[in-house]
Amino acid sequence: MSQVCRSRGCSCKATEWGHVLDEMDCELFARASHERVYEPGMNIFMQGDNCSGVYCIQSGLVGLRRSDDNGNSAMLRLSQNGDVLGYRAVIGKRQHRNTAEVLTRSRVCFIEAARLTMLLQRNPNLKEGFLQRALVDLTTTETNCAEQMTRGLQARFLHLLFRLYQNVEAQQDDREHVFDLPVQRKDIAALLGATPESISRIINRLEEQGLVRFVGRRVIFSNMGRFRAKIQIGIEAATAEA
Amino acid sequence: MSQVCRSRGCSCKATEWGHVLDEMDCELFARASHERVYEPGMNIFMQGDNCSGVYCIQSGLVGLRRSDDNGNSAMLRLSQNGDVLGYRAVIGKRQHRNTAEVLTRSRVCFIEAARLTMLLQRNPNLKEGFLQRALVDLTTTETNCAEQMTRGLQARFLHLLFRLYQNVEAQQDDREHVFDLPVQRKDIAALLGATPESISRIINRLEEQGLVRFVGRRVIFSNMGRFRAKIQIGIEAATAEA
DNA sequence: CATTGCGCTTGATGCATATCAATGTTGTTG
DNA sequence: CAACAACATTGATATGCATCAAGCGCAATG
Repeated sequence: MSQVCRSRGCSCKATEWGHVLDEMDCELFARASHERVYEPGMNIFMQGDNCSGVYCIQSGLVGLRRSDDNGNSAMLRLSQNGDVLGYRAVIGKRQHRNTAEVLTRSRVCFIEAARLTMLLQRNPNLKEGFLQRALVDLTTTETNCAEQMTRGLQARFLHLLFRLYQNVEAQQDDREHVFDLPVQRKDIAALLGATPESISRIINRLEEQGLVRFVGRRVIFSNMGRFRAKIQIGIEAATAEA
Repeated sequence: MSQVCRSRGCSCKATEWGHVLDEMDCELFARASHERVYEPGMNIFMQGDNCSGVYCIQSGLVGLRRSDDNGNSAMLRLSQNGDVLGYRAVIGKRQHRNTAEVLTRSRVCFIEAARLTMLLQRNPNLKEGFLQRALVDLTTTETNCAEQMTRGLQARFLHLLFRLYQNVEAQQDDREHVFDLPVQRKDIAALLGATPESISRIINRLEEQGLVRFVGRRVIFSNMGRFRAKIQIGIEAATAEA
């Protein structure tokens, strides 16, 4: 049940689809999908586009941005390894509601809408997988939204910093309490509903407090204990997401 | 396919469940559910509660509030006639993530978790209904979140006002351009991530501009044209939700 | 009737963040 | 290397909104 589909270079794990794919499905999935690499700055799809299929992120970081007609925009959430994008448009038979911006070099597995629809018909249980996925995305977005509404910029920034740190912590645990931001300042700003200038000033304040140092994109936690203490709440919510 | 289940006073329309209920299901649904009336100020369920079932709103207005450990909270969205609450907790087998606050007298139809699970097993297509529901909720929340992040308080307030107006517009179209707010100032504030004081001041500004008059909870649009013009964008997004 | 409580408003003030403009820094390309 | 573009920082200023405190209107209650 946790075998890996390999065909044309694709490597969607069965587990990524809600544990509902049997071997046959897995084979069909592999044949229905193909992989592509996106460079930073590219868009996987754009808000308003008609939907051509779903995208499963194998590696890298992708941001989902929502824009309005006035030119304002915000990045609603980050997607990474194991996340699936565009399924709402396929299943809901609508246009994409967000733009998927590639933030770091990403391997992405694509499955055509028609083929996915066929798979869904063949195996209705696959719907369960997407249902669970939708529920997780809903919870993530709700949590984000609530945080946005109730907490100040510094608290939101600290939380984001912590989440980004946790991501790499699992991968590289050699150098302690140091990591590189995978995104630019302006992306951080977009994620927090702020301006890059404000991010700069927040960083200044944090450095003055001796909480953390920034060298370009490198982040050095000078006092991890105080850092963790300052975040307090919100951690269990973040870790319970996955 | 659009018959109404009636048993023990419940009246869940089949259409509310994604058009996937046949007559048999409908009968089972009716037998599995019962109706209750909630008064303003009551909570249907609370954040952190274990889930006992799902709630289908027949009439009235319910707000979903998310709180954090610091005592801060925000109202994430409003639910009304036809909406279903608590399904995430049942399907995801988790605790409720939000508190469901009754804002106006509401008739609510309850279905026990165990029975719903049985129904889901008997008719896997029912999952499709919940999937679609989850996608709509996700879109609503995303749109809210983006608006929260990019637009100022006045714009958000105008948009909310318009949405509330649209709700009653369909029901009572006799008196033009007048309606009563179904919620208190503090609820409006919670929905907009603001304080009641700020709402008061926003109202002042709007009255000075001659856009709209407020008498207690009564809202009078003195110049509907200018009002609609001021909202501009965001309307098609709101109307496309349903 | 007086009282209490609650929702709402108003005013004074302070802080947080946006905005605009200028400069520095980095990375890229010919 | 020089030149350029994108990103990042810094400073000055303005604004939006929160906070705190007080007063008002109204309904419920003894």
